[in-house]
Amino acid sequence: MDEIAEKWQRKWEEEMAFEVHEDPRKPKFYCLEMFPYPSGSGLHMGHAFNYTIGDIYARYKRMNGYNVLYPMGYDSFGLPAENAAIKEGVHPKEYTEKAISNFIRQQKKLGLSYDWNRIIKTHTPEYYKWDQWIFLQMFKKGLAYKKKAPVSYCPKCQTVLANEQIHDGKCWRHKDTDVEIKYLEQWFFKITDYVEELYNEIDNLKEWPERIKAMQKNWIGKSEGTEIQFMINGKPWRIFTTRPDTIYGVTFLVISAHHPHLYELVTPENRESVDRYIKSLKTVKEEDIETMEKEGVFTGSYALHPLTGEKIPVYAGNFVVAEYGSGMVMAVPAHDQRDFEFAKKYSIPIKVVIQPKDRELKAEEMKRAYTEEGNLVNSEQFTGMNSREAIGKITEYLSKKGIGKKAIMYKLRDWLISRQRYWGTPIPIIYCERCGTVPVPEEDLPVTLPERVRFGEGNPLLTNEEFIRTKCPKCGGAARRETDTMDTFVNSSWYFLRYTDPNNEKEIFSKEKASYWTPVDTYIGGAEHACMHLIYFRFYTKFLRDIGLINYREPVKRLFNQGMVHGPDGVVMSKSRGNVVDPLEMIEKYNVDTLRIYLVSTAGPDKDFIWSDETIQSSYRFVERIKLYFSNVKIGMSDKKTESKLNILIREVTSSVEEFKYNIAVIKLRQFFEYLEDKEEKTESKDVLSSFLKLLHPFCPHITEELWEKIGNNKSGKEFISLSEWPKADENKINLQYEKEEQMAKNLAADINNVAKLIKGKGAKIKKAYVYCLPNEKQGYMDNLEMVKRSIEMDIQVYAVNEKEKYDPQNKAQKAKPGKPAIYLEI
RNA sequence: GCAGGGGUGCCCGAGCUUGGUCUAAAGGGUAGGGCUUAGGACCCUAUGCGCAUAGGCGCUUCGUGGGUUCAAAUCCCACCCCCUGCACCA
Repeated sequence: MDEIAEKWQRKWEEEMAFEVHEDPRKPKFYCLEMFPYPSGSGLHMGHAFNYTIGDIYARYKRMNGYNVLYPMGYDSFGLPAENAAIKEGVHPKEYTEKAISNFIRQQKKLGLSYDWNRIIKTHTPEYYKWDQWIFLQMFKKGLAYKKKAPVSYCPKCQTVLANEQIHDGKCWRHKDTDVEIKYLEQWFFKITDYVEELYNEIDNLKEWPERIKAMQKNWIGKSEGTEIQFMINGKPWRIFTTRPDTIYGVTFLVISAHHPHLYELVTPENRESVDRYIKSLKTVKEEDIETMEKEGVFTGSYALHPLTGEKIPVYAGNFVVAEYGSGMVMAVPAHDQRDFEFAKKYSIPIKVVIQPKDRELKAEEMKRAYTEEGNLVNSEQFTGMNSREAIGKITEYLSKKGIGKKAIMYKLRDWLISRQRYWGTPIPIIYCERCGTVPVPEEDLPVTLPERVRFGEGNPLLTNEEFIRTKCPKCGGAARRETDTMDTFVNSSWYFLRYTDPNNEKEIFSKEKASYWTPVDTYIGGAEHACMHLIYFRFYTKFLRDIGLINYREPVKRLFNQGMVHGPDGVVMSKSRGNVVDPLEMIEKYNVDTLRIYLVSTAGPDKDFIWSDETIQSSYRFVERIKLYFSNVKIGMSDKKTESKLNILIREVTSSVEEFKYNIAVIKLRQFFEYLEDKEEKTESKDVLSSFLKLLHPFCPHITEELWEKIGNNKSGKEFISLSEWPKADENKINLQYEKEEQMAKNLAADINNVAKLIKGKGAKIKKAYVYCLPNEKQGYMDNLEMVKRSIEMDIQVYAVNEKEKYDPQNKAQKAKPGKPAIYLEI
């Protein structure tokens, strides 16, 4: 057992060392890690890495005079708890609470400096009450709404999913399970009301990783183009295109085979073939999308070309996405590869309307679509115009005629939050036969999740009649409660605000407290949340701003993505692969400080790294050597050189930590420590030793606390190094001459070794080295003589060239040059 | 296909913003030596190639090929490869 760690973890807790309160006199700093889902299997190395990175930063900022809010909580609603209930018969609540206490116990062992008084657990009514409250605010504004829509359903989860939770047509939790499309009435949040701001603001997130920003932009998927009306059977149908310049090349239209209004276009004589085609789609769907051929079927209807009035066949096709744009496209086979393939397959005419500058396209000779720019041909009055220019001109022309307009299209769709599962926040809605859909009045919140339910097939909430049966808040008549619960991403969309006032029973949080602490200054977590949590999080922030609770636009100033921890075999750690290293075991085997410093030693914390059993031992030895050193060192005076080196170190460690270059900081700390260790004189000033410990403290909080006390800094027992002031570099104490001399001494040692090698090659044995340097350099060499001696492993005598009494049998002294002393090795 | 990030010595991994002091930090591994009864730990040296009986010299390295410059791992251009995310988005 590690007594030192236990001792200090206990003391920090007893003295409530990391408890914080609003203090207008101090600058605040909000350091946040993505809170975990408390899984039953406990903390893994990825967690340990994540929290170590954050804790180092929190401790560093605290020592720099910031009032640091550094909280922890648990995203404790979610499917795994419910699945465990089905499998093992444990109630999700019991399962979750056990997992949370296990998490807390393990996190405390890591020496994390959280303010444990601010814990939040999203499965408690005290917390989810406010999820429901936000829902009601959204409902009031029309941002929470119910609609019947084609939604994706995972048969394994037995619930519908948000778009963000579907990857490659599979469930995010079940990579082997295709999602099914069902038409259901579901609750949505109207995130699309904020789509423009969500997109545009990405560029203002200066301290977010490019990768995340790119992923979000990609996900939101803005594209600018033109909306054009086509008349079909006397009714207008809209299509969206980014290439209105190719409009004269349209030879057919394609409507998505999944389009809800497809059958309005299907003529009776084509009905059977369309039906057959739609049915066949399901079997195709299981195959790989990449290899899927462009296919379709004629609907029987014709559209009129809006400019030429030509008759254009309308097809239903598998390559048009129903949910994007209007679910229908104009097809220009000559200038779009997909349309080209489709046209070839069904022998639809290809009409070239854009000619490249350097050659001439002939429709019948084309092997693939020409998608670059060029000059328009066969395009009435636009013929001859450059295609880029034509995009604007044709759009203008269409909008003058009232059959088209500029349009911006986004891929982002409304957030489907309904889940047909138990372990989540109940949606505060009541259905009354007479009054319809009625929101639960705010004063009746929370709608508590009943504990007595049966798990098995379907939504467990349906098994508790007491919960379902209720009175209509409007008319008092019999009514039923909504039994869907909310997506757990709802809970994590605003938790950073609740930490500022976690126990408030009257309101979601105090505006004053929230405005003191938020927004979050640094948010640390993995990149897997780029398109889910981090978008919802931003959306909520904007909504809460709009209802006047906060006054900023973005929740997080600086986002930091940590790398992935790979097992010793080089593959990402995973239980199924069996290459996990358990952080708790490592703490037992070595100690916490070793684990912490090791985790940030190998590479920058934003990089993936491979766990190495050898390297952690080197960290262990480092920690042990520090303890040993401090048990021998005497307190007294330090020399100027040491002070110079210390101040350089302060400068370097400070900037490295600030920039999250922890690995560099560790290297510098090690180099300085090795210098201390190698010194003959084992006496240092308390100031030097204290400063060194402070710089090391964020990495190794326990031993530094212990040694800090040992050298007499914590007499009252409450003056923790954790709460001490970060050292400031005193530029006046830095003298680079020392570094220069050290370098010269190193060069000298290398020279002597080189000469010795040549002589030894001849078989000679060297008795002693004589060195003749310029008089002004002698002191520098003398000061570093021990180091030189050690690396050349022979006795050495240094003379200044002008010394009369020197031993110089071969008259080498005359060869001495500045920075390059003469050498005589005696055989 | 689109977007973002990368390619550095045996491995891992800094450096590239602000070109030179870079054959290129730190760690690991390997080899040789010291210490030791032995092992471990610890300490020293070496670790691109070649030559050299006095600290020297030459050649070759930072994905590939060009360019800018007195000077490039670092700046510019083109290309190749790898990773990640999205993807039939019109």
